[in-house]
Amino acid sequence: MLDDRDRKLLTLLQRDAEASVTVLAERVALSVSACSRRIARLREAGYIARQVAILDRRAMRVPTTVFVMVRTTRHAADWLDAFRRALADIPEIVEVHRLTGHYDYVLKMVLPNVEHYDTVYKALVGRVELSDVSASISMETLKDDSALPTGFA
Amino acid sequence: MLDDRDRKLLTLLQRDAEASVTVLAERVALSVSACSRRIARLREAGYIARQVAILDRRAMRVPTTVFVMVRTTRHAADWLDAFRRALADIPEIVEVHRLTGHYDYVLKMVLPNVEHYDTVYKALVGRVELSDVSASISMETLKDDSALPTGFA
DNA sequence: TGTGAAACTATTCCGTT
DNA sequence: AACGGAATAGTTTCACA
Repeated sequence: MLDDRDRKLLTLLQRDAEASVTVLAERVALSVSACSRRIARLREAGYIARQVAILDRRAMRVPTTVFVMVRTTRHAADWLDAFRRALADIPEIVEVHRLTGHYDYVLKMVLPNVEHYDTVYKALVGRVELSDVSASISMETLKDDSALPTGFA
Repeated sequence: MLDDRDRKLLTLLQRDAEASVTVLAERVALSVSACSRRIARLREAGYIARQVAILDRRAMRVPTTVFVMVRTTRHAADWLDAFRRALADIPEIVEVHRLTGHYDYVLKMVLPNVEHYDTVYKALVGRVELSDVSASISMETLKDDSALPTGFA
């Protein structure tokens, strides 16, 4: 489906989507028109979902990351609805997954400081019943890629 | 530092950085040139770090997410160097944080399927000594925002 | 800040391999 | 079926009011 040039283009675009088609064309040894067509095709075929601006965490004054592991006793539909609505309403919660294993969910939070965790915690437990909430503060980010591996497509 | 228009612009750009300045200008009730200048300023001042393409997980054939909690007995500099190098070399590992609490690190992996976890696990433990590795598979993604809250800047 | 012209960038068309 | 070159269309930036 994808050849090496496509994969390389995707790798480049995942790093920097502002690069001009002229520069991208050079990097994959292709003419500007052919490169433009390939990018359009990758978008059309659904490989490229969208293009977004990545903001600076420090500049936005939300340098702190906290991971929260959560268990719940209630698994009924109404509980889940309330949970989903709470997640949608709290912008500090940027990522949530339902997991296998001891805990039911992981939440990733992006906060101005560690103290602010309490605010989000209260907002959350005020809306849904939770048991066994365990927060871990990120002391250091060793890797944070928005780029997916391109080797499998 | 930032006014409502800046924050709205950042919110829009975090969702879709391809929107033309003309469209963005309309959404914040500003002329095209003024809007263009504001965006340039936000970039200049370091609020906007970069612009990237977000690829589709299904299309890229890496639909599976696994979170791995890790403990280690070795905390010396040489171990950490080896760990860092391993993380840099394994593209399936997209995010790693050093944590407070029982576990030392969380790793987020992006994989073609659950079975592939074993490959990455072996690649990792083959390079660094780890104790107490606990993998949790994401059964469902309830939220996955690349957007940061804009309310704190 | 807004308007309009100039500069630049990207896309489409078309002939070719 | 895909490429490269040239024309077209669109977008951003600049000078100036």
